[in-house]
Amino acid sequence: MREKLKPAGETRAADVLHRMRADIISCALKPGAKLRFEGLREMYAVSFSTLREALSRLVAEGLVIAEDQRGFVVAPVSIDDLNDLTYVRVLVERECLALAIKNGDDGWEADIIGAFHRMDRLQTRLGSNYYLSEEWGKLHGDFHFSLVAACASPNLLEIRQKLFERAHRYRRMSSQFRTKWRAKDVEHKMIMDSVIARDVPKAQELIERHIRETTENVIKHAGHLFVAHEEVRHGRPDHVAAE
Amino acid sequence: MREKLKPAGETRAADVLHRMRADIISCALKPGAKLRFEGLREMYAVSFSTLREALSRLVAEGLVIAEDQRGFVVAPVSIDDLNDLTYVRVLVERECLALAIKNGDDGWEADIIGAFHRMDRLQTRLGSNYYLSEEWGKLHGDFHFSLVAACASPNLLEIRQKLFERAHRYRRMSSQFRTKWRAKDVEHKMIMDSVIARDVPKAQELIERHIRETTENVIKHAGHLFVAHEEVRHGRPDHVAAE
DNA sequence: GATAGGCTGATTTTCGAAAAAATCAAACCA
DNA sequence: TGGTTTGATTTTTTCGAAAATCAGCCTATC
Repeated sequence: MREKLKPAGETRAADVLHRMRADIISCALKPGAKLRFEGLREMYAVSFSTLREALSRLVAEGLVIAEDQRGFVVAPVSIDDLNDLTYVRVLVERECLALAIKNGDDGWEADIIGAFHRMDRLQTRLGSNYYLSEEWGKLHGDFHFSLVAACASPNLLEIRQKLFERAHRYRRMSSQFRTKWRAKDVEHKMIMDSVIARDVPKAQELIERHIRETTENVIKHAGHLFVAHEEVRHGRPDHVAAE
Repeated sequence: MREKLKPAGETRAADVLHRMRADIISCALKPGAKLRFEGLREMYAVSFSTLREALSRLVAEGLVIAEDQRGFVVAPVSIDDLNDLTYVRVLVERECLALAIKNGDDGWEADIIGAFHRMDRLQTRLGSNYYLSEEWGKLHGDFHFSLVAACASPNLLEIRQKLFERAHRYRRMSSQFRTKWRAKDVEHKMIMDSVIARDVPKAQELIERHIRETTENVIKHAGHLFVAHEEVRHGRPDHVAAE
């Protein structure tokens, strides 16, 4: 009957790390925003040192930037960063996919089909606004992960995961501005089919196009949002804006 | 005339991070070793929280492993890890090289020649034991970095750097056991020449062989060292071993 | 004799106060 | 006026004591 806020022997710092990462990825903490300790301390209900520990890890993950003696800032977004991210992601995802297709067994295939199904059902249930849902974002991530789960290289998988998470911020930004969406569900289905058919070149081609098209969409629809993030980084207090 | 222990406004935690990373890479902190706070606190002369912050970043870099509620451990080494590392490094280094050769300008070429020269001269001066030198390790790292410095992708370069550092632990381990070394200086010269000749396929081929041969050497000469790192991780106190 | 439960000492984790550093603004001089 | 210094205020960084947790050991009980 004992309450269990923390799932398993998880450290408080690790818990804050998870929550904070989620908040950055979902843009609840906006790109370029200054992270003041006093505010964060309330927000996450932990002490300075614990916060600092979580922030430090996020720095190493590239989601937060530390400016020596000047505190922390949410990693800003920019078209250059997005393009570079896309470039590296294409390289890494293609390789992961080739490896996974080579090594995957029946269980791996089954997991893919299951993950697709879960994502697809929620998509149907949510209707045309599915991409705004936090829950769908999670299932979408799970689906993409399932495709490469059989990739036998832990290092490559870890790199892939970090890149995927960073890209999520951009996906999210675009989804707020879009009017009509390309038939993404069809794309996902095609990718899945080619993977299960063990067609490496086709699967690679499709995943590459999938990533690149998302990027183009983001730049077209939300690119104007992050041309001048400098302003955000040195953002003035509210009362100044009100004058 | 004011003393400057810390180069620029560098935070104490960042300083400890650097020193600790160097100590792990150079194996002054042995793979698999338990990192007790009391000991580290003396060693680096900082407080718990500051230590914890540095350790947290190293966790995100993959050089340290955090076991929830049970402290930190230097990331162990293993043949599996080395093989995986090698695989990913080949992929990444090849790509970096292609990109650098495409984008590099005259200054880039000059830097490569300079870096090679520095490494080569120290090598000559140190004689057959050059590879044990900390200083040579640094220049060797600088040379390899100079080759890919013109790679226009910050993300790829950062990934490369982290992988390179992790690989250094293995290079170091092998160098303690080797009796005779392959003509590495010739290899480096050939790689440099092919890069400056802008011969992408040849440069990629050479760098791949360079990496793979190092790995084979490590496994052959030092592989027996890290078959059972479990033992180290749960190391018994000295007095037990003496019984 | 084996196992669960509880104690004890060692180790990790968290906390908020205190020190250090940066920022902002008013006062000052050229 | 323009630029620098000074001092008060805010914000970050560091510290070590206190709380929480773990590992080993002992005991009670079946």
